[in-house]
Amino acid sequence: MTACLCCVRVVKLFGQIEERALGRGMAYLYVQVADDLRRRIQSGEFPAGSQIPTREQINKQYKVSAAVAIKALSVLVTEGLVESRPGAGAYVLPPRERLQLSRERHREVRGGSPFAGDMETQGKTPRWRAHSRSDAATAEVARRLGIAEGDPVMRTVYVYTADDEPVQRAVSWEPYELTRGTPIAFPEDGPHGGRGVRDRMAVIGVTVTHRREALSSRGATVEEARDLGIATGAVVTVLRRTYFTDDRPVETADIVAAGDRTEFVYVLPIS
Amino acid sequence: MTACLCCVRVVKLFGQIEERALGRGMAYLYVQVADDLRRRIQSGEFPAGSQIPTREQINKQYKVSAAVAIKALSVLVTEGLVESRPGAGAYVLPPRERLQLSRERHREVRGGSPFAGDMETQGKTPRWRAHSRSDAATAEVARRLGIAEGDPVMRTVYVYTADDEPVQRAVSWEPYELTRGTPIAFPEDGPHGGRGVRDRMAVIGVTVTHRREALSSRGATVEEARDLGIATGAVVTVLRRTYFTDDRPVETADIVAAGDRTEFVYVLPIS
DNA sequence: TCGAATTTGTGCGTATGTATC
DNA sequence: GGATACATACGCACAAATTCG
Repeated sequence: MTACLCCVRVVKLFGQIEERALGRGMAYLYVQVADDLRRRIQSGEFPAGSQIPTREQINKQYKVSAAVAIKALSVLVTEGLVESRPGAGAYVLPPRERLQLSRERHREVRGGSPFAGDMETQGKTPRWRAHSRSDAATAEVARRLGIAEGDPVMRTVYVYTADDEPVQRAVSWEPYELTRGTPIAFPEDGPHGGRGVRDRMAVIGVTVTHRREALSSRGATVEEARDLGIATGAVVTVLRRTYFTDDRPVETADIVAAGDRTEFVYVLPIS
Repeated sequence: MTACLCCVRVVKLFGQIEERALGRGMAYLYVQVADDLRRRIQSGEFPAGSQIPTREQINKQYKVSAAVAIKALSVLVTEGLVESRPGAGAYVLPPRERLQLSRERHREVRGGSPFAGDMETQGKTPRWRAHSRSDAATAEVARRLGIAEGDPVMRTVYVYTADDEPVQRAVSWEPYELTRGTPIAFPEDGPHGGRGVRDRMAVIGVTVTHRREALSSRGATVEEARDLGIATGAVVTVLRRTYFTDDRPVETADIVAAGDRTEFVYVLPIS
């Protein structure tokens, strides 16, 4: 195994010859630079709110190219440790006060909006907009709703804001066969528009008994990034929710929120 | 507002002049390429498991530079849509079967390990290792445990595996004042080692009544990436859990799992 | 108030190392 | 072993946003 370019540079940088230059777990240059910047931040050299070295300063201080400085900075941004603004620089973020989105049972208050309740508790003004259209179920949506791929569904996209800052984005699907011709066919229109799934389903005699929520995370898609006001590829938490009656699913949704600005909260009793 | 470089190229590419070249929401070149590749994947042109165009093919097909092809591909990788392997190419990932980590109430079965139950349900062999040491509470841990910063705590790091693949990593803190001198001082040692928090606390007459779990997400730290076998900066889901008696917190933990390989699942009744 | 300097985000071209086929 | 393909690295340029004199 011969030394690659990055390893040769490491040798030049640190004056070490064998151990690091030939190690299999050799860290890349941009990782080394990111690690050192992270260490300097955590050591207190750059407190919260302060500016960290610019691209050019990194080039000089670490004797690396522009590409390495850019990638090292992007690592710290992805970790949520710093925030960079064009023309201004990169700044250390304070330990984030995350907006709390509670998922407790008492959210299911008759007639109230869970999101509005959460935001008002935290002193924020809630608002949302929604847009519905009918669509054909994808394989994934069909599986979750227990219907056939291609079956008609009502698809609604919601964007929720707090103090006019985007907080969460949701895409909801309901089997059109269930609600067609009823007053709740359009989730956001009609006399029952804007109410929760439980209340709307009750209108047509469907009793929702439980819900399943599965949480994972990934990089944001372009649409999500735009709606949430975050960078493309920034980390988002994904909550896949399905409402059930005793014997069938009646609604499913993908709820997406910025990973570092929000948290989904569950409080559960222990028997 | 004058057209930037990328916009000029867009004009060349699509033969359109005014609308797109001057629009404020103008998409960057790499975003356009990523969008088109995503569209082609979702249209069925590249089914799951198939190879998508190589970087060189992207250069030619879209008439863009290497840097744009690289960044467009990295967007799709971050989104979890494709996986790229050096020397092999980039391949469409099948809809991910995520390992399910259930957070339901019935997990709290006396004497059993919740993780083991989850994994056995999914046909995997569970295993874990743990390491405890006493430590001083950080500001964050002190806040969560309702103690003073610097107070002694027992800190335990767990790494859980399924079929010897790392699945989740947890760092747990207990107030040392609560367990000092009792048989449960070391979570993984003694007659009650390895049992759940509820059962261990019962041994010393402490009744756990509820727990709070807050989920967010971010890029993995270096330690987490090493323990979970993922790339540095890969996305992880973070679950902050605290166990309470009626009047005080008795344990808190940060549970971290790969964002795209696992999901935390809640099933909740609706009153 | 306006222009110059700074800084980030993006783009182009090229080269090397390493993994895979 | 050779060809292919990805990951990283270097150097350079321009546009847009911000900052500051």
